[in-house]
Amino acid sequence: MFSLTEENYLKAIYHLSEGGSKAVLTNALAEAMSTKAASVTDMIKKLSTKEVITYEKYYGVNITSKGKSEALMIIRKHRLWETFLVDKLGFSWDEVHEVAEQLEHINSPRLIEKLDEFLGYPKVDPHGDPIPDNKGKIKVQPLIPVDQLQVGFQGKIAAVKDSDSNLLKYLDKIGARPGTKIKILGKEEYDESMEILIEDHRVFISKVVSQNILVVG
Amino acid sequence: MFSLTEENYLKAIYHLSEGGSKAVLTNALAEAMSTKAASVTDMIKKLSTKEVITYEKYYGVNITSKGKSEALMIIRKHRLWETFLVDKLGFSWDEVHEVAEQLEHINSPRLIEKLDEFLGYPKVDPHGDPIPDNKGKIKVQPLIPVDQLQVGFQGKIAAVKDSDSNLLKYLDKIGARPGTKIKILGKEEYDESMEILIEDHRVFISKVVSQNILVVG
DNA sequence: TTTTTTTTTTAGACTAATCTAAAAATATAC
DNA sequence: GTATATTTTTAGATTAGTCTAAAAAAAAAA
Repeated sequence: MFSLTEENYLKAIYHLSEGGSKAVLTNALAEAMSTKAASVTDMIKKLSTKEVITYEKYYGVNITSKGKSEALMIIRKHRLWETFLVDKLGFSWDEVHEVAEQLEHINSPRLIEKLDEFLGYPKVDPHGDPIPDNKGKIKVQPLIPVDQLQVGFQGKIAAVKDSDSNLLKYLDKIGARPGTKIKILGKEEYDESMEILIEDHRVFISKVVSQNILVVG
Repeated sequence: MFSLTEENYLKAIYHLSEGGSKAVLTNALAEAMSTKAASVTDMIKKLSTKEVITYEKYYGVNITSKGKSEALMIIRKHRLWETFLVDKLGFSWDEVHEVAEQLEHINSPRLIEKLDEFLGYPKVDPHGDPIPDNKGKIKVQPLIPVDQLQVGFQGKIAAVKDSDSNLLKYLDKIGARPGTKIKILGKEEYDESMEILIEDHRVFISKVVSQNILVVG
């Protein structure tokens, strides 16, 4: 149905149109795909004939509902495989992304259903990101980054941003995993660093780090 | 290192050169790859510059030791994934081939080591085929097809040929799985069908079926 | 041994995905 | 509101893998 490349474009378009209600621009997509604008133009023409996006020249692309459910199925596969790698094979969460990027393109609906069952129908992946169900339904919780919390806040870590492997290594070291308790002890005006309690462990984190830890809003 | 297509050619060349010590001919490879001889000629030129095969015009190809270990790694992955699908996800053995054909191309040495460990370092896959170890070593047992056995023979099924999904379904139905006991009760001269005992169950099998069940020689 | 058949290779063309360079459209600045 | 800068698209080329049709080599038959 869709080539590996088409699937990757679709996923990128989906992620870029998350949140923002605007059309995705050619250059933004080129950046996300580490390719050139000319290549993007070619591909979005192809994808729009397949009706997963709508495309107006010079104005960017919008994902259709067909495209959205296609993208969500790829994301479902990605997150189920990440869960498998961590929960069953003992990978650490900073190692799983690249492998899941490959595994998400395996085409077998039966495999994914069986895998989901084997994992006990997990709701979130190891980074706290929600796993779409087999109908493509995803539970979007409004999440707040820790840097926006008030001193005194108490709650649980819901998710962490999984963009950077080194960040994940660090978060793992200080114990900042989804599900662990967190309390804001103090905030330094000067550099916006924070003192927080993770489970029962006091740590100081910089602003960048605090922006990448998320709690339920 | 190797493209998906290159890996599939390499695997086919490996299998075609198993047993026979002769060079693999262009047409045989074209047949195995469901492609045309002209395409094969192009690809074997490419593979020989990569030094996984040697190629002499009009005389066919021979796999090099580099090519052999490359092929064995793909086979290792294929058979470990098949074992995973059957043992962990509850697939039946006639359903796993196509999915494993995809999974065998996932490139992550760490994943395969972890998977091997998770499965308890299995020696054979669900069809009884040996799984190469992480050094590419494979235990080749001389196997004899049941149609060549004498009446009165007793032993265990070591493997079954996994080429055809319908055959596998049938073998599963009569209980002919690797590890089960087998005894030859009789042989019909006319059509070479056989009466055999599987575990403690009497069944009649045709010649074709008897050629696809293997015991240790 | 010469002829015929079969197999294999070459030549040239096609598709998917990419690129560079140039042209066209849109956005920004003065 | 015209000029400049930026973004996007088009044009044409490239690589991997495939194809058909024709040429060349090897094998089989007469």
